[in-house]
Amino acid sequence: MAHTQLLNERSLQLLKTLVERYISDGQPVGSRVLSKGSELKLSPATIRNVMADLEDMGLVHSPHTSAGRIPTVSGYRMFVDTLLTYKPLESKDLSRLHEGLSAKEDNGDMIGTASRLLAELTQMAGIVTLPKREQVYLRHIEFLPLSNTRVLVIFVTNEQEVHNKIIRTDKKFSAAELQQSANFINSTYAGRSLQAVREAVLKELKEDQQRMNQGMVDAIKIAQLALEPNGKKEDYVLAGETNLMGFSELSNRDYLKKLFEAFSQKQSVLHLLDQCMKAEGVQIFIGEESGYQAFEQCSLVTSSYSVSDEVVGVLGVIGPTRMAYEKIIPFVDITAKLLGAALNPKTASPSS
Amino acid sequence: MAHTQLLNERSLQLLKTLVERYISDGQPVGSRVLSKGSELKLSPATIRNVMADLEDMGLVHSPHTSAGRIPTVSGYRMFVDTLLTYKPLESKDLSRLHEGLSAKEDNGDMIGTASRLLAELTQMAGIVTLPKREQVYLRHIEFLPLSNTRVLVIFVTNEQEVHNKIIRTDKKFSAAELQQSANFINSTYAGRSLQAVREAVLKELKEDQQRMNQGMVDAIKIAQLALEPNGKKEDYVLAGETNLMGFSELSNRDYLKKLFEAFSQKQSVLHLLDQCMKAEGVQIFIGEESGYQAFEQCSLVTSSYSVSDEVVGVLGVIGPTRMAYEKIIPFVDITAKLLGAALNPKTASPSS
DNA sequence: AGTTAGCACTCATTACAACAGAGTGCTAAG
DNA sequence: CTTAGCACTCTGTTGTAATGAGTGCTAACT
Repeated sequence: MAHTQLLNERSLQLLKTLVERYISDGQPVGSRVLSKGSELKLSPATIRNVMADLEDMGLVHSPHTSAGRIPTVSGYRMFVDTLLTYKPLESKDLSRLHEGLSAKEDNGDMIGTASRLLAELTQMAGIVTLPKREQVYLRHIEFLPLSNTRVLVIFVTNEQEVHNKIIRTDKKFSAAELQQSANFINSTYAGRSLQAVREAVLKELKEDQQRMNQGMVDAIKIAQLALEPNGKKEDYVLAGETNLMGFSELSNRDYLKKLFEAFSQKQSVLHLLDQCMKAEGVQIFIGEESGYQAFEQCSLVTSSYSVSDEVVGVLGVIGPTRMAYEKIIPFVDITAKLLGAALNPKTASPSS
Repeated sequence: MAHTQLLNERSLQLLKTLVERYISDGQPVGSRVLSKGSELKLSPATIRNVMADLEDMGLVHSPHTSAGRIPTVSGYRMFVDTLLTYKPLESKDLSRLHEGLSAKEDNGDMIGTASRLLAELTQMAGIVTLPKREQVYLRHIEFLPLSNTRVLVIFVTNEQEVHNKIIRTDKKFSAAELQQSANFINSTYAGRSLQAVREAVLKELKEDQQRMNQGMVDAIKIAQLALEPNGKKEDYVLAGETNLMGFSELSNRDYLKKLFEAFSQKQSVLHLLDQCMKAEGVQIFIGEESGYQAFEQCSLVTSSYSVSDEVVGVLGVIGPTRMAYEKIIPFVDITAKLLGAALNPKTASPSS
C-alpha cells in the first residue's frame, strides 16, 4: 500500500457516511452514491481507491465483485467507537419514558415496564435483568404451611416487588409457628439486603444457637432455606421479540428460530448480559462479537443501571446489526438512568 | 351428478386416507398414491372420479390442474368429526404428563407447567387459561402499606398460587391497622371462592355497617378494593410459540408476525378461548373457522378443564391446520383431565 | 350399471441461455 | 493525487424449452 497513511481523516469520513447510508438503506453502497452523498467532492474513481484500502483493512466488504460495499463487524465497531454523532432523543420518546418510569406510576412491575418501553420505542426487542440480590432489600416475609413439610414463602422486596417460592422444611410447622417465625424475621432483618440477611442468618446458625430459644432457631432455619439462592439465579424480562420478525435481514426462518430459542433458554443471554454488568455505561456487541451463534446477525446495545451508585442490573435493546446506533445508544443510556432512579428507594417513594 | 349417492362409504374412506396422507406428507396427494395407499383396490382413474365428486362437495381442492388434492377446511372438519380414529397416547408422553401435573410436584405454577408440557410434547404451542375466579379459593390475604394511600395486596389462592396487586385506599393506614384487617378477612373468609368473598363483602358494605366496629368496616372496605376484578380480566399462559416457526406452512414472515402479535395482544385469543369454555370436552377450530385472521392458517384444539365438576378454564394446543389430529385430540383431552385433578383441592393435597 | 385403460391437456418446476445493469479494478492521462 | 475511460465480473431478469406429475374425458371392459 504505497498509497498513503491509511487511516487518514478522509477515509474515516467516507466510512462514516458509508455506514450511515447502509444503515438507512440496507443495500450495499457503491462509489457513485458515496460520491454524491458525502461532503467531500470526490469522483467515484477516487472513492473506489479509498474503498479498496478500507477493504484491505477489513472495515468494509463486498458481497460480490459488482456490488457496493457493506460494513464488516470491525467497520461497525470503528463507526460506533469513534465516528458516531449521537442524536438526541425525540421529545415524545423522552416523555413516554419519564411517564412510564416514574415511581408514582409504579404498577409493581417496573422491570417489565422498562422492557416494554425499550421495545416499543425502538421497535426492536427490549431486555432488562432483574436487579441483583445484593441491592434488593427485604421488606416483608411471610410463611404459609402447605401439605406435609412444604412451606410457601412470600417475600416483598424493595417497595413492592413480590416473590414467592416453595421450600421443604425438615419438620412440620403449624400456621402459628410459621407466623411467629415470620414475625421474628421481619422485626429483626427487614430493611437489609437479601444478601446481607442471608449472611447474617448463616452466621447465627453457626455460632450462638444455645443463646436462642427454640422458636428463634426454627425461624432462622426456615429463613435460611427461604433465602437460599434460587436455582434459576438471575433472570430477565424480555419484550417485543416479535418486532424482530419484521426485519428482512433476520428473515431466515431457521435463524430466527435459533434466536428465539436462545431467548427462551435464557442461559446464554444471561451470560452475555453478565459481561455487561462489569462495565459501567453503555456497551455494545455487534454481530459475532457476542460470541454466540444465535446472535451473530444481531447487535446488542446495553447499559448497566444503578441504584444508589451501585450497579444492580443491565438493560438493553436487541436488533439487527444494521440498526440506528446513533439514536439507540443515547436512548438505552437514558433509559438505564431513569430506571435506576425509579428503583432508588430514597428518591423513588417520598412519603409526601 | 348422475353418478351415485354422493356421500357413500367409499368416498369417505378415500377422504380419510387422503387427509391422513396429506397430514403426514404435506403435499397434495394424487390419484396414484391414493390408489396404492388405501385398502380399496381401485384404479387411479376411479379414484379421480371420486375426487371430482369430493371436490364438487367442497371437501377437497386442487391448488392447480396438475397437482393432487388437499383437504379444504370442510374436508378437515368432516375428517375430525366423523372419520378420525384416535391414537392412544404414547406411554412416555403419558408418564411425562402424570409426572409434571401431579400435585406433589407442584412448584407453584401448575398452569405454566401444563402449558409447557403441552408445547413440549406436541412440538406446537401450548396455551392454558387461568382458572376463573368462581373456582379460585382464597387461602390467605396480606396487606402491606406503601407510600401514601397505596396498599400492596398479596393473596394466596387454592393451594399455593400467589397473586398481588396494588390498590389505593381513601385514607392512609398503618402497618398495624392493615395487619388487623388482614387477620379479620382471613379468619372470616378464608376457604371461600374469590367470587363468593367478593359478594359477601359487598353485601356487608351495603347492609349492616352499624353493627360493626371501625376496624371491621375498614377491613371490609379494603377487601372490597382488593377483590375488585382485575382490569385484565382473565389471562392465559402461552408456551412454545417458537415451535410454530418450524412449520414450513406458516413460513410467511408477515403471517407469523401477525400471529405472534395476536398472542401478545391476548384479546382475540381470549375471546376465542371463551367460546371453548361453554362446551365441555374437546373443541376444535380449523383454519378460518376461528373467525380471526391471525389464525386462518392455524388450528386450535382445546378442552375445558374442570375442578369439582365445574368448568374453570380452557387449555389447548395451537399448530398448523395440517396437524396430527388423531394424536393431538386425545392428548389435549387427557391433559385437561389431569390438570383439573391436580388443581382440585380435595384430591390434590392429601395431608398424608 | 360401475370400473378401468388410454390419451390429450394443463400447469408448476427446472434448466439454460441471453441480456441488462451495477459496480468494480486497472490503466493512462490530467 | 485525482480522474476519466474501459474492460470485466457478477447478479438478476426474462424468455424458451423440456420435464413430469396429475388431471379430465372418452371409450372399452366387466
